[in-house]
Amino acid sequence: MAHGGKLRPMKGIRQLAEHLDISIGTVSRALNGKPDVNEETRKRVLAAAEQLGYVANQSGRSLRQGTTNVIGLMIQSSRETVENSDNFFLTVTGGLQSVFSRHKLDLIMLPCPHDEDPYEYLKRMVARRIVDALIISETQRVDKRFDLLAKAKIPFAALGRSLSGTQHPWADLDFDGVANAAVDRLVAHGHRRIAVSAPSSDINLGFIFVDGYRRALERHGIAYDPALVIRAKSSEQGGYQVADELLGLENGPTAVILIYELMAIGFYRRVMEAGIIPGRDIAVVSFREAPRAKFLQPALTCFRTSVHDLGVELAEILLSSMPAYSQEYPRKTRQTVWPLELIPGESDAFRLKTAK
Amino acid sequence: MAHGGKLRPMKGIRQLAEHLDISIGTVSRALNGKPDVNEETRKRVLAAAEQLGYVANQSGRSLRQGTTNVIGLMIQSSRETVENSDNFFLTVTGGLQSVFSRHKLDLIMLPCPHDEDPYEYLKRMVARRIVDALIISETQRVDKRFDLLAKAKIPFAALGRSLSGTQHPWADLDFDGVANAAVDRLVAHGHRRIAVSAPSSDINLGFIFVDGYRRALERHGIAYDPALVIRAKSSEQGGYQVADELLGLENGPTAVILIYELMAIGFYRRVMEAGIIPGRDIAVVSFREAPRAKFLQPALTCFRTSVHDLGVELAEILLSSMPAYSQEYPRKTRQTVWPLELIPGESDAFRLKTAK
DNA sequence: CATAGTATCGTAAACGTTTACGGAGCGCGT
DNA sequence: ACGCGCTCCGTAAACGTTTACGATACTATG
Repeated sequence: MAHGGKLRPMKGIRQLAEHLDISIGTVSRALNGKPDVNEETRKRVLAAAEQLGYVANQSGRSLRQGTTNVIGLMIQSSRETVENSDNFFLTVTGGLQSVFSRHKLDLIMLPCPHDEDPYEYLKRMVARRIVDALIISETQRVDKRFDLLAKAKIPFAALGRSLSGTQHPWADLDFDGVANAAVDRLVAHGHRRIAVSAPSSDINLGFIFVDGYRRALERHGIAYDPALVIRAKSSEQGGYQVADELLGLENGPTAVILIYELMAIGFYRRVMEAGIIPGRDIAVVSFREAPRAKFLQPALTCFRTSVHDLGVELAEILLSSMPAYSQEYPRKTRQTVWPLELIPGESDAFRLKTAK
Repeated sequence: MAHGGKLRPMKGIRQLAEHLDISIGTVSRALNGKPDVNEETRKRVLAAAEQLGYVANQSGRSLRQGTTNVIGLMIQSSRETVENSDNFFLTVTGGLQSVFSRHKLDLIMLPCPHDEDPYEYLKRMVARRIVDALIISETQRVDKRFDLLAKAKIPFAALGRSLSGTQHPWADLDFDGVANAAVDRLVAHGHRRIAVSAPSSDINLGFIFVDGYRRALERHGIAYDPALVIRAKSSEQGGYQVADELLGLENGPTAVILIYELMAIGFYRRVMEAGIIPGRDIAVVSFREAPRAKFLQPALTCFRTSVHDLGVELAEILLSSMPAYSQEYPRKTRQTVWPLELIPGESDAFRLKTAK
């Protein structure tokens, strides 16, 4: 406590060094846990740093060693996403952070503006070099962003599969499995005409969902009818629209699989307006993200999972592909299809008296 | 096109300079629009930069001039927030970006982990120096963060008022006005016993809401009854709980004001379970954030506003308080109470046959 | 005692940029 | 011919770190 004490926010490591009468290099080594430093002096340095409130200037550090200790999560917040994403991202963020924080890595979210091309935005962010690695969400079927990142040699993982050539790490919800299990269940209940909702955007999840549905039908020997695949936004509005279109069909379905729980709300409303009751007159199965549709009557049969844990998995996948952390997270596979759990409800409770 | 063309991501401004046979200083000046450079050579530099895909290294830049061109939005994603916030933040982010992008400012979101003290988190982020300015959300009644930021002399604006001594810029939803208008409306309908929901966290918005409610009652000469103020989480669950507690009262209310639309969903469900129909047996008024509760029957009377525009306002407030931009955003006042609009529904349609 | 080895520390270069400063060239008026 | 102002550009220092390298002191070993 010879000098000033904790006055101003501290100028830099140099000031800290001369306050301790130690060379700046030693201070740096002490702070960063390097071996070439006496434990005694290391303690002094740490104590002084704490007392004077010194924190390393990130710009200087990253300029020198080319690393920032920051991981970026790019989200698009496109019009449709804003309406639907709910707290999906905040929840997955929690899972990511629970892993990253163990390594003193900070997570920041990079929201691409609506009116900017995601590719250009990402390019800018990569060039800024404020993140060491990236997590890409809302992956599209073919997504140029992966090529960009691969070329820039910046580690990344994707939340969602894609058809990209680059063999990158990803984790994805098992919407193929959801579609299969849903169809199986409905067929077991006697249904043959099963409709499905497809998202209106070209997010890859939608393709996987519909593909799974299609193959499941095939497996059961049921003909695929394009009229039963309804493109709609993944919102209440979209669910309402799905119901509306299906009601207009002359040979309508007896069951429907919705890709998003919010749709169930609108769907319920529309069919009930028409006097049709889910679980009695039509079977409904959906994916459920957050406990939004919990209040629906009759209770919605849905698939769900812990989005938080998905974040944990994704974080570990990413770290395992970063050279600096890969030995701490050894992995055989860096591509995870995340399972979902069926929560039986009443909305598909009835069994169809099959004509056959 | 003398040299290599666009091979690797480019090493730095130095490479760009020698590719053009120009000094590195001139290149920097050309890129940054400084006056001391021939328009002719500026064009050459810009073209070469574009062609070679050069983008300034942010670390070097910010190390030198202490500025990053990045604005941070700190969100807490506390347990409760995650469940409720919906897309509030993504929507307000859109508004912020629409302003920031005009100045080549990028917005990043800084999500404070659940298990970390927001104050410590913020301190760390400030020390990292990756943002030029900050937007603080989920302000608490007394919020140490403002003192920290004021002391660190980093520009900031708050989304939400607080009682802090520092006279900082902020924008806040007019929940005082909402409470007042709601009470006025309900009293005009003949109600005297009006309940209100208060958030369980110590977010300042809740205090303002309840304070406004209280003063409005006073204005109408209605006694304030603490039993009618129900603390609950701002979720469906919370709404359910509010209804439950109110049903348990021997001298229950004839009307209720909910602070959050999601609560209305749970509230509807619980009272309807008890055979009580909103808009006929009890009046319900709520704040509405996103069109979630649109499907409620009877239609919910609620207050709403454009969260996007609130973001725009907040961005302008922040910029007006930053020296580098203040002349572009001259302002008399930097504290905005953001108005909300009443959307009449059916949930408070009936008039009470007043006993008096 | 000489030597090698080890523990600890100081020195200085490097990261990529911005910018203060000065210099070169030029036109122009005296 | 001279000086002045202006335009344009090059030089080099500075921002705050990290780290390769060498220096020093001490210990162990022959």
